[in-house]
Amino acid sequence: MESLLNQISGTWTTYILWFLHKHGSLRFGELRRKIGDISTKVLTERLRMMESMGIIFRHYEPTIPPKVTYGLTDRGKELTKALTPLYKLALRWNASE
Amino acid sequence: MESLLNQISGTWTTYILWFLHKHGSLRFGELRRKIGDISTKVLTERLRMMESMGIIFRHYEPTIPPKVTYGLTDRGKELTKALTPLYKLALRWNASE
DNA sequence: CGGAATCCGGGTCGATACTG
DNA sequence: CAGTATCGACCCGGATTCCG
Repeated sequence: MESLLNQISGTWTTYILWFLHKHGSLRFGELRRKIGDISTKVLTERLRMMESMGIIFRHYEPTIPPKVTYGLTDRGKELTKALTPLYKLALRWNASE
Repeated sequence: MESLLNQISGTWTTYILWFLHKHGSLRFGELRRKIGDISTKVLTERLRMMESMGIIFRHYEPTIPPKVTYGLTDRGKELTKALTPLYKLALRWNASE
């Protein structure tokens, strides 16, 4: 059980999942802009990691400019569902500070 | 919302909370043994961090030998409650591998 | 132009040894 | 028993560069 917990522990992981959950599939650039202060490198890393965990998918179209879309897999949806109470709590706590 | 998520993102944080949730208050050594592979330094760090977040309390008795007990505050109980679905999911996924 | 790879500095993690 | 001290190794994250 350690593993899942540690894996989603990455700084941005839950945050990224949150946006994919909220907005559905997104292109790389959209995701980047929504999140705000994240470098392309870090975002790529996290996305690849989550892809290898099987919680998000990556759809690549080799057009020019290229178009890469990310979204939640079924497994990922399960996960974000389990994370929902946590998101809500986070919102509540941060609001009252 | 970033903050809470990022803070509990620390490698062991959720894991420690899990044990405190499951067993109630625990002494430092007990916690350490239950978790297994964690150094005293890191455990101390995490505990102090969570204490400063107000999600766990630290009860110190200056006997010889000293006795230090950690447990969840109300805020901490709220948090572990929100984490429960995640714990369950983690157990399920790891079991089926 | 969108997206990814490289390189590099700072900070965290963690093993070991030691103290009150 | 419950921590601190110390000190590497490693990882994370940012800037820059590259590719289609």
